[in-house]
Amino acid sequence: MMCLLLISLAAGECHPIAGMTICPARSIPGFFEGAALHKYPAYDSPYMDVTNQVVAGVLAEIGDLLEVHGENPFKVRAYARAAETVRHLGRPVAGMDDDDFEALPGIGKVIAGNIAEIVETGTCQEQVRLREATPPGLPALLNLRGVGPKTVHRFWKELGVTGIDDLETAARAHRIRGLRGFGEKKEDEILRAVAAARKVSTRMSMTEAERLAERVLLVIPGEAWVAGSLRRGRSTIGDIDVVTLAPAAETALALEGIADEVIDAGEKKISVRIDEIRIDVRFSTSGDLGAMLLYLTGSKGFNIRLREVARSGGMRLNEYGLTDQTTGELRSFGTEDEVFTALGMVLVPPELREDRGEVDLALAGHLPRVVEAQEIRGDLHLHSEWSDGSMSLDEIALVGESRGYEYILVSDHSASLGIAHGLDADRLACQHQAIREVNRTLGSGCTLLAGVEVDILADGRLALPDRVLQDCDLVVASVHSGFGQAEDVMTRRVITAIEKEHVDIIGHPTGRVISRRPPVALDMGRVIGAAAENGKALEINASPGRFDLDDIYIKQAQERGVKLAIGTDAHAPSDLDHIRHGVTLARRGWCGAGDILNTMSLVDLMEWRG
DNA sequence: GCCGTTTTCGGCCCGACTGTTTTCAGTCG
Repeated sequence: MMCLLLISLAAGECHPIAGMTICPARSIPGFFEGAALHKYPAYDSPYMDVTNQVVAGVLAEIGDLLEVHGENPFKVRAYARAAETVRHLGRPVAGMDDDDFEALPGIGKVIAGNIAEIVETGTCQEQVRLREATPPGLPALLNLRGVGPKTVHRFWKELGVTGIDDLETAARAHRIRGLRGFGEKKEDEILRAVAAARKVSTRMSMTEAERLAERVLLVIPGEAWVAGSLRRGRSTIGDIDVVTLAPAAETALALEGIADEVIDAGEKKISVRIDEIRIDVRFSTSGDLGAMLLYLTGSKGFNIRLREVARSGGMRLNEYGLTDQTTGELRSFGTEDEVFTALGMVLVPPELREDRGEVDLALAGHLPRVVEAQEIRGDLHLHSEWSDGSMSLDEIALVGESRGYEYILVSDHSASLGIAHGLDADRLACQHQAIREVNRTLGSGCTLLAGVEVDILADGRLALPDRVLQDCDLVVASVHSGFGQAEDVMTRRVITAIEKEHVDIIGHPTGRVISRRPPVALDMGRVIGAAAENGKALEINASPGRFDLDDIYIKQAQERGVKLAIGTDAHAPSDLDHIRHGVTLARRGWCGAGDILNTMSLVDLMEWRG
């Protein structure tokens, strides 16, 4: 199979999708797990904890409602920013003093008051007032492509449109083109946007996005780099951004050949749609590449922060470079590193560019060093042919050696999970004997660790007895059944497992399977707290179908000193490649090498187990 | 609504592109 090596030479760093393989792309409707969920988490039970997610949801909704009322865009942005701040906060707002809210960036007296109210009651007067003043279907119109707040406001006030059905009716009756500034094309565009919105979400997994990106890179007649959320390593991707040095006209021609639709095409960029996914390609030159990559990679919030930094230094930052506001002189940069240096910052790795405090730390030169792929010494979750995997023990040891690993944890399922041919105590003992034999005779540089992925039963007990678990090199414990338990029951169940003496790692903690199964109801704050108290690790499951934990929780765990164990959950040799996704997730969670169990030497790892 | 070494009011990131326009508003990333 042919491989593309995407090296971000300009940034002097390896691209997160380096080494990805070429596969035929396919349409992936409805991938995003949130597609079926409400946009704003509802506070609908007096027994439910008011989580940061709920508070963030209320603030975000207020922002959207203000927007359709035509409010000051900066006020709208203030609510949106505050929502993001709360969403990514490392500690629960419910446990904070009201004064603490105001100390948070972008949160002043008014929003602090709102947060206090939401923590107390689940809502706030501002949300109630706005909801009463707004047709409930109106904010959803903001999600239609090509439709922004001004347009929604005009549809509502001038056409009486209160929701997506109304809008479609109005468009079909040609009432849209009657509005000043609207014409036939705009009306057609609205109908297409309505049709697109009615389909399931078109966010896709990181791996699907990589395949689509490869298709695009293959046809571009010149050097090209992936930027945007794919380069930042987000678990789900909404669109694909590419920067290229190839000639604009030839690139446009090549893209039109594989695109379903050309959204717009100009001298500086071309946007197309393939399999419902938007692809934006920006044309650049080698001398400008640094600022262009930086601009197209950053999240919106990160870019805004960076431009604020530039302004405070008397400069203006755009995708072409830095302009001195006094002299008007434009400085260009070939690499991202040079732009950061000119702004007085250290380079911020792409995975961190989310406006979560990294800009201030980079300005102070105190940005934490995040883990690198080459620091990983082994894989801590893998299945052999002894349960539901395809690999023999010999094969695992050889694959591990070929990857330069020092160790691999063989963690087959325990017997309670019948469908996975789980091992009972006797068969596990046989397997562990076979593992020791392989280690002794094969001569592989990669040591196999004799472990197990033991089921956490409905009441928190484990599916294998202590005497069996204590003989294991490492024990992963995971929930594989009873996913529908109430939050408190599930939380107690997982914490009970964490407190078991011989459990070392909690596997795929939230149990989500992207697009197929939502995360279990789990109070992750309590789980992280229990892991910290008991010195246990939480898994970063690197399987693309799981990506569990989410980066928010990885960062929370890291902040509380909990070790993270990256496991591919591999069932076949090629699955071991997924370790790079685990590293990306760890980096997005601000983990350094010291936070990751798999960076330890074998000796240190066994010492950690105790 | 937030913020401040330009500090209690005035500014808030910046540019590409489209459609409907005769010079720009709106949307998007």
